Amino acid sequence: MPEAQAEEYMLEFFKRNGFIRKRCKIGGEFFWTLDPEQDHCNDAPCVDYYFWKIPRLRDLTVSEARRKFIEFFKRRGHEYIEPRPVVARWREDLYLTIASIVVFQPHVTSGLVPPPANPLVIVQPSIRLEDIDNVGLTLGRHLSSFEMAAHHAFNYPDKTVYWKEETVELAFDFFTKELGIPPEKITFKESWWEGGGNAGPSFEVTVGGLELATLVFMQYRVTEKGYEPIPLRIVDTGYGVERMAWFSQEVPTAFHAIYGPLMQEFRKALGVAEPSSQILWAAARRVGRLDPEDPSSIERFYHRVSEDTGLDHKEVRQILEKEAALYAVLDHTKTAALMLADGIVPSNTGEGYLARLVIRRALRLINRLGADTGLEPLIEAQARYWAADYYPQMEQRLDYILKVVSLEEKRFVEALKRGMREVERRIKRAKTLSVEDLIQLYDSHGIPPDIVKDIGMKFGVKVEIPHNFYSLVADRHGARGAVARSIEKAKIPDDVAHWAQQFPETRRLFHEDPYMQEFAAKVLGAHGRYLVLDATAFYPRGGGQLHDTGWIELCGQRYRVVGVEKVGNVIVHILDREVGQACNGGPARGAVDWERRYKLMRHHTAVHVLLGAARRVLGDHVWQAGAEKTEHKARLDITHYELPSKDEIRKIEELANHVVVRRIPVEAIVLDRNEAERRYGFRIYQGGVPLDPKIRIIHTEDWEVEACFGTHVSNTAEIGAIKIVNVEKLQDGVVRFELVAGTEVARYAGELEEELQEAAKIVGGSTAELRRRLEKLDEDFKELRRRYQKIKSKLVEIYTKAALQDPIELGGVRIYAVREPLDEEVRQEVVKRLSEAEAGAVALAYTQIGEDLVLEIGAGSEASKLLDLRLLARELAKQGMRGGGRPAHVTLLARGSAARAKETVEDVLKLLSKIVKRG
RNA sequence: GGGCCGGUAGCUCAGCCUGGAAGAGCGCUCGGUUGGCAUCCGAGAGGUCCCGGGUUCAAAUCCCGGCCGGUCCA
Repeated sequence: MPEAQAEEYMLEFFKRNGFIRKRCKIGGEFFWTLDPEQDHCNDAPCVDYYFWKIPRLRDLTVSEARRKFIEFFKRRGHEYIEPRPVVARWREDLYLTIASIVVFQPHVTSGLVPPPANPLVIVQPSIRLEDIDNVGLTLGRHLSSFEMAAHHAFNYPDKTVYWKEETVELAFDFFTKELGIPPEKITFKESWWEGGGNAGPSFEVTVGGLELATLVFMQYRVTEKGYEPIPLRIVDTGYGVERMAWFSQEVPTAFHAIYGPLMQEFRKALGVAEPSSQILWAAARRVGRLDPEDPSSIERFYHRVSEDTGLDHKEVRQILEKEAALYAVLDHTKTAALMLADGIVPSNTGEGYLARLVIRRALRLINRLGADTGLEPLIEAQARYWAADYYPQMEQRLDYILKVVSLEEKRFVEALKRGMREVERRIKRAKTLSVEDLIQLYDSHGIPPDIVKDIGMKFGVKVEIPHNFYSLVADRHGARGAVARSIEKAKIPDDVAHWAQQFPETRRLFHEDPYMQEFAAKVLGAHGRYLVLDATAFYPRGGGQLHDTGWIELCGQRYRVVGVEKVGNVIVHILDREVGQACNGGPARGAVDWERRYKLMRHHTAVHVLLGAARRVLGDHVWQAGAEKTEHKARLDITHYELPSKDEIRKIEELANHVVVRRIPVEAIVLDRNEAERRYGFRIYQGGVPLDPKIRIIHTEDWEVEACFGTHVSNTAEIGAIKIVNVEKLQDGVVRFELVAGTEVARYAGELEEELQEAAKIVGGSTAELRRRLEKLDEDFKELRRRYQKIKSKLVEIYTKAALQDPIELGGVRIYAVREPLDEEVRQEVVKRLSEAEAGAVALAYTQIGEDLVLEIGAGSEASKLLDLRLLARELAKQGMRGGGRPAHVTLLARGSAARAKETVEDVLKLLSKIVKRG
């Protein structure tokens, strides 16, 4: 709590209602309470849980707790806002929605865009995976997905909505009047919150050991100098809906409270019988003090439960570990359903990996429980259960969810199989498995250590898993990676960008009339080759669309436009040469290279049309993952779990062309951001989220609606035609489409034609018979290869036979020398055959290669016992030859010795005889 | 975006560390054995050692670059 001044927490509300400020005797934090006897902060891990002993409204389900919260805050002047998806596609620095405030970052929190309502109430499904290891173990303190209920107020310098006093009072009223908690049981613990570059004081509201809400007052920016007050002060609260349900129901764990009837269903499927309520309640009481970071506290936890119940320590541990696994499966299957329902495609990178992580964890847990069930029925049960509550998308996307789950399950089984073989291989090689093996198996092959342990056991190899295993893995990975989603940056020097900022917003004639080819404007400034006008029809590079080219005339000079960039709202033209300052304030005339621009427009609209077609054929999970439009072709990357089939690609292309034929008008409209989101949803953010309060929407009737800066044709008919020219898997979960549109289709066809003709020319014949020619050539090639093999073996035979007729006796060893075979392979083969034919012989073959002579010498199995050919090579090296090999086979190169082949070979044989004698 | 692992016969892989004559099992073809068989025996076909460059007398093997796949992490 670095900067927290005590005054930050001194509220009139506390004074008025008789709260006392005290200090926790365990943790040392300050807190506010009505109970003069209370000496602890009332929060885990300082106390055991005891919230079920507190009088309160009973038996709230998650759904009822959510509704109560929303209704209460609506009554108290808040407007309800629909939740956003759990994939934070509007954030460049985050994959998942981890809290309700994320919904308003960065455009609202930065002050750029007004909030959709003020004050507002929202219940935002959120996912946090940092503590996924602890899910289950803590009986519900940790969840991978949860609903964050929140009321937010945004206080501008000229308009304060409400601040600390009202926030605390609202929380107090909600807990006492709505949840029926006696006022003296509520503790407001002083705390300090920091995140995303902001900070401020906060209160944690705890009851009976359980933290139910956090009330944050964002009022500082964190800088190097310290905390600076910010003009926009934000009330950022977070109430745990699941915790309220847990708190309210008479059940030992949050999972009982959250999943109700699903719990029994999962117990049956996973084969985990409900333990006695005695042990569960003992665990519930003791779990508040469990600190997952501290292994000894986990042991202490089991120990205490064992004491409380009189059961054996080992048995307690076994039961509770099984329970924890069951709870984690409940949790993970819901989280997976939620992620997939919001359109995440599992992958080995990005948010897709997070989905895979959750799914694989669930599969591993099922595996460890030894349960005989797939993941699909469990996830389907979750989807149906929650669809009826707050997540209709789970039912709507059920087909996709199940398809992906079964695919992921298959992939995981494959990975495990591969991993098993790797484990066996290592065991066979080393007879043991080291910690290093464990790390590599997990990091490179995805086999978790507990599975390695199981496999090891089968082979009688004991495996110790170090307690800090995952941190050992983390150590391997070093520095953290870069930002999640990349942003488009202008391709101009920093000083030019800086210079450009002084100008007012450039009037965008290309938006007012995308068909404008020539225009007149006023020169605002020039900086070397960089030119800023008051208005322009030149489109700047952006939104995946390339910039325009053309010319601009000023001061009687004509310049070529070679680049156009956007700096904020100012458009900078890059010219082919420097402009004199004298032209400032003068008139300018410009003309856009229309051929190029029109191609870009057609390609751009075609990409929108294609995306709509892909979504209709492949499913709702299809999002644009990137796009580029050039003059000659366009590229569209989409999220999808597999390479589309030929049939699917054909359907997409047909559908897209059907849209062309339907002559649908394409309209551009500018809307307030909140209005645009209300009307069309987050679908509009396919190409990223612009940081503007106003959004330009490209609306293609019933087909496609996207926020887009680009220039478009006014009717799909203008696209002319769409041809998909290539489809490939860019990475797991992302598929790239390449397409051409309009006149480029003809050019593309022409290129193909030419290629075919060229190919036909090479093989002889016309394009019509190209295929037959190729088939024939392939056959011919194979036939030739067969004949070569035949001739080769015949040659080998001849050389071998000839050599055998003509042995040289040398120091008790028979030597066969073969001269000048034509071919390297033949030479090798001959040596081999000769040395095999007579085990006691040595064979020598030599080939002339240009000026050089290559000698190959091999010894038969008996002969090789008598001599080491490497000694020969070493001796010959002294005489300027190069080469070496193994005892029974060497290759040598004698540079420039071709002319004296005979003498060289004799020299070698002489040396050989010496070595034989020595051997 | 990064780390790690991998790419050799139709399949699963060995060989790579330490350069030197391309291998095994399964599958396939043919022949034999058998009342029959996922039997047994024998023979055979099957290879761009991912691609490109470098080092070397010599590269599946070493080095560099690329492509593809897997996996872990952001």
